[in-house]
Amino acid sequence: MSHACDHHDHNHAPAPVNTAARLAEAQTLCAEAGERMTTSRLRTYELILEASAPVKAYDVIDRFHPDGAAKPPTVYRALSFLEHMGLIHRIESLNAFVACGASDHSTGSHHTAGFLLCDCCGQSVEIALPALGAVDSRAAEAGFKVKRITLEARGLCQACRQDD
Amino acid sequence: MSHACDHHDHNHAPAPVNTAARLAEAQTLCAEAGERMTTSRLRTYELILEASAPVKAYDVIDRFHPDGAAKPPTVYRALSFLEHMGLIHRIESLNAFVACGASDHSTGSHHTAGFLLCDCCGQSVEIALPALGAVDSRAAEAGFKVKRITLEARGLCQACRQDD
DNA sequence: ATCGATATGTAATATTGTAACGATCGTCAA
DNA sequence: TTGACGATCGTTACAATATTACATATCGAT
Ligand SMILES: [Zn+2]
Ligand SMILES: [Zn+2]
Ligand SMILES: [Zn+2]
Ligand SMILES: [Zn+2]
Repeated sequence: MSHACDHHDHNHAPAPVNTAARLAEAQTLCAEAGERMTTSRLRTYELILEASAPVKAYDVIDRFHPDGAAKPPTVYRALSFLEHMGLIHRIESLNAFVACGASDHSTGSHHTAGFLLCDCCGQSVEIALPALGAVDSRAAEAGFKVKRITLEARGLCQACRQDD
Repeated sequence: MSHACDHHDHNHAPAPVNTAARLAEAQTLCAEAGERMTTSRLRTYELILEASAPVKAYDVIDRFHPDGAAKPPTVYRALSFLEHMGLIHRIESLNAFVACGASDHSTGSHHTAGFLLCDCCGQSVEIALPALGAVDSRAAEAGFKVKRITLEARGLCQACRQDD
């Protein structure tokens, strides 16, 4: 995963997540939902949590085992599961995945969220999506039933603006 | 390009565009911008205009010549050009491309737009994106400089809701 | 005519994602 | 316990999407 510039460092990482705690929460969440948090799924989630930016599926595949890669279906299945559980989000404009940053997954289902994606350092920030009036009203006008919304804002994060 | 259902027909096509007129407009636009509307670019744009829904790059590649396909770089280059000119948009969640539906391309540069994308018939509707207050304010808060926004609402169009 | 910038042709390869099918695991009821 | 069933997994192969690299051609301006 390389990014747009190499003229400044990208050490402005976000506060690291407490991976162990998040993994435990995920296990609880699945148990409550009657779903099975298997080792493949947990390992996939772990690799996404550890990353400081959205992760490509093949990065997960490559890092899955200490020695040697996983098979693609193993990881793609886990990614689908985690996305359905609302634990991760797919970033369409990057073909990548990021852990959900919402504090509470107790709804059990995937919420829609927006993302600020830095083109320079690659970091992503999840933002809540309150009602998007403009979209809702335009959809209503067209008789269109919205099921889910992808909103991705590409640009430069504060750190990358400053030292550019 | 197949879609989600086969239990009702998908004959509710949008009003067809006047392809010839749009091609001519595009030529004018490029001339004014000092860009070259070459035959590859024009052919690519034509194929996208003719489609009634977002088109995959490889559909363009396959249909490019009356006999035999184009080479991928030919088409991907043309797609990049057309996107930069604001004549087409890439739909990230579909890996596909659609002609810009804005009436006026005279700004010369690509505007941001939103899309209503029917999961059933595959049709897309481009919607204007007025300021997205929620996103702008959250970006400002984070010191994030937004350069462009992808907004794609997936769901069911009116026709597909009715006969489902 | 020549030059530099832009655009194209071509082959190869990289990246991303699925289909298919049998084996295994977990759960529950007979 | 045992068998049945659905969910999950392992494995192979392949499909779909996209880019790199480099040679060639074209355009427009000296
Ligand atoms: Zn989230
Ligand atoms: Zn950044
Ligand atoms: Zn548009
Ligand atoms: Zn529809």
